[in-house]
Amino acid sequence: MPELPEVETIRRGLEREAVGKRFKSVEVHGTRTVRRQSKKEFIERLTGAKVKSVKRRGKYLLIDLDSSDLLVIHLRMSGQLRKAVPKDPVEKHTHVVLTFTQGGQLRFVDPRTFGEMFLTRPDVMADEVPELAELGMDPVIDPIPWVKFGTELVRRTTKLKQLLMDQSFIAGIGNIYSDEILWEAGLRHDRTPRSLSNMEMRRLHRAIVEILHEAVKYRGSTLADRQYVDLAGKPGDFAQFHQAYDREGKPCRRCRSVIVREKVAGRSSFYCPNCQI
DNA sequence: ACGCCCGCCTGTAAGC
DNA sequence: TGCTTACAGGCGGGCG
Repeated sequence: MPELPEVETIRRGLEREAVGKRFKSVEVHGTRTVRRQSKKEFIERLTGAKVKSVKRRGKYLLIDLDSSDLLVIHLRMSGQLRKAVPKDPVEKHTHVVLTFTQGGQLRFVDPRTFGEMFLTRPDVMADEVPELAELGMDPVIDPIPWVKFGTELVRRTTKLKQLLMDQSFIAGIGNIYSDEILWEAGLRHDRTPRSLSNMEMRRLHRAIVEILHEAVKYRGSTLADRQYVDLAGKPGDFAQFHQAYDREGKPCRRCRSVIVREKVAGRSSFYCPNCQI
C-alpha cells in the first residue's frame, strides 16, 4: 500500500504526535509483526524509551529513541499506524499497541501481516538490516542532483518501470507512483535507460521530483479500498490527480487516447499507448 | 549476475 | 444468492 508520499505523511503526523513522548507499555499480539527478534526482547527494549525524532528513508519509518535504539517500521501492503486512546475499541488485526506515559496510544493495524516492526541500533544497522543500508536516493529528503541521477541511470539495464520500483535506485517508489511518473514523463514502462535521449532523461528526473512532491502535498493516495489512511484515519487526497494508475479505459488527460492496463513483471501497470513513447 | 515468479496473508470484488 | 477465483499499493528468496 503505502509508498513514499503516504509514509512521509505518516512521518509528519508522528513528528507531531510522538516526539518527546515515552513508551509506558508495549503490547504485541501474534507472531508476524515482530519477527526479527523475540516479543520479549522487543517489549523490554522499547518500554521506557522516549522518542527523540522521526525520520524516513524510502518506505521505512525510523524512530530515534533516547535508549540509542532505532524503532524501524515498514507497513508493506496493508499496514496502518493509528493514533488512539486506551478506551477506543480495538480494531481487528491490531498487532502492536504502544501506550505513552502521557496517555495516548499508537496502534499498528495490518490485515495481511506483511508489515513489520523491529528494533536495531545505528551502529549495527548495516549488518542487521542490509536492505535499509542499500536504499537509494530519496528525492523528498534530499534533492537528487541531475548529474548523479544521469550517471546512475545509464549504469542500469533494467526497464524503466522496474527500475523506478527498485529501492536501491530511488527509494520510496512503488506501483502507483511509477505509473504516474512514467505518464508525466511521457515514457513507456519498457524503455531502457540507455535508450533515453538527454531530454527524456531530464523529463524523467523532473517527473520523479514533481509527482512525489505533489503527492506529499496532498497527503498521499487513498484508493477505493481505503487501505491507506493517516494517523488520524483520514484518507489522502492525491488519487483524484492520478493520470494513469487505475484509469484503465478512461481517456488520457493529455491526448484523449484510452489508458490501457498491462501486466508488467507481475504487476498491474497503466499507461497511455499514444503519448507515452 | 540478472530477471522472473512465488510466497507471505486477508479482504474484497468480479465471474460463473 | 453463493461459491470460486483473481487480485491488491511490497519485498525477499529461490529458480532457471
